[in-house]
Amino acid sequence: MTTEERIKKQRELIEEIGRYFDKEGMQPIAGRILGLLMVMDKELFTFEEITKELQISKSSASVALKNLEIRGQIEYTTLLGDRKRYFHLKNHEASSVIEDTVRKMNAAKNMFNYIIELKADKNSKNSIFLKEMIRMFEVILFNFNKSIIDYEKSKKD
Amino acid sequence: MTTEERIKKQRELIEEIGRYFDKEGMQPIAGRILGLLMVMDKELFTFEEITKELQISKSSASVALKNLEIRGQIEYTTLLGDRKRYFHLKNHEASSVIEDTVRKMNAAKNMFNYIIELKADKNSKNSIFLKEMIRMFEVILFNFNKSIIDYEKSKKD
DNA sequence: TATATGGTTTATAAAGTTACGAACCAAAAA
DNA sequence: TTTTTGGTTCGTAACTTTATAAACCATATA
Repeated sequence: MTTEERIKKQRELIEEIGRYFDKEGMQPIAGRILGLLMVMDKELFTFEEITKELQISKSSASVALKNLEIRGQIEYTTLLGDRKRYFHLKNHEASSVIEDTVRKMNAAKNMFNYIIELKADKNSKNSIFLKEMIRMFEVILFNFNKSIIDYEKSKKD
Repeated sequence: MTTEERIKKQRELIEEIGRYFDKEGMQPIAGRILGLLMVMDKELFTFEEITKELQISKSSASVALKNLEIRGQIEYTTLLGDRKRYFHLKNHEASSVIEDTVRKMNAAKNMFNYIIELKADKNSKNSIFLKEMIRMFEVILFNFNKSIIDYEKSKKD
């Protein structure tokens, strides 16, 4: 694969990643920015470079960048004597992915428990189904804790 | 708690569940229908009952029910000599929740691998970060498989 | 002090989504 | 055959989201 082919594929991948995050509930431009910051060889982009590369307005870039920052997906570095911000992907701890999933799963579990609590018949079809789901969640949550430990352990190798 | 209090709380919970699924990308009415089918003591609802309970039009109900069916969240039962459909929560296997997550995670993993494949520098900051994420996914996927096995095992008790 | 740089905020246009009523349709009942 | 039941589809209004241009602002530079 020539360098040109590679770079062409990278640009195509930006669009694909954009659509991917779009489906995950992100706004289209934010998804594409994230794609840009992920796939290109260059990994630091200024505000102006982002607007040029993606052909978007300053305001769209400004709004999307703020959203991505709030979500904790990107951050920026500044250089002494340089007013520009250099945006890049946020290198968050991989284990925070698990922690997020755990939080969500606990929220669902609590909701399901409350539904059962309010049921007249604790052995109705839904009650039994929800209890099953809760039990499944508990198995997953237990193994998630193990996942974090396993991951931290494997990190040291 | 009196029965009236309980039922009042159930109705409040329907709205809360509606907002919950709304945030998960579902349309408001679909979320509320799902809430209705989850929390009430009655667990089988006809089309007409749904429109009455939630005070929505027939067309809204029709569209939302079709979407929920396609997503595999609900299904209906029919009775011999009765044209009505009795909608209820779909009692899918709890382990299918994991299988879905596994599918998603594998898609993300493949995307990350492809990004690295297209990088000029396989040891760039992003490459290293993405490799870390991939490794984390692999640990999670391994433990997910264990979760399914553990769950199936505990089911027999 | 005036001007350029690096953005943010505001107002609005364009597009997309949601929900509704009304018209419609197929099957069953009268 | 006509009417009722149990929905679906269509056209549209209301609302929400997205993206823009233009105005604005703070800091740095001339």
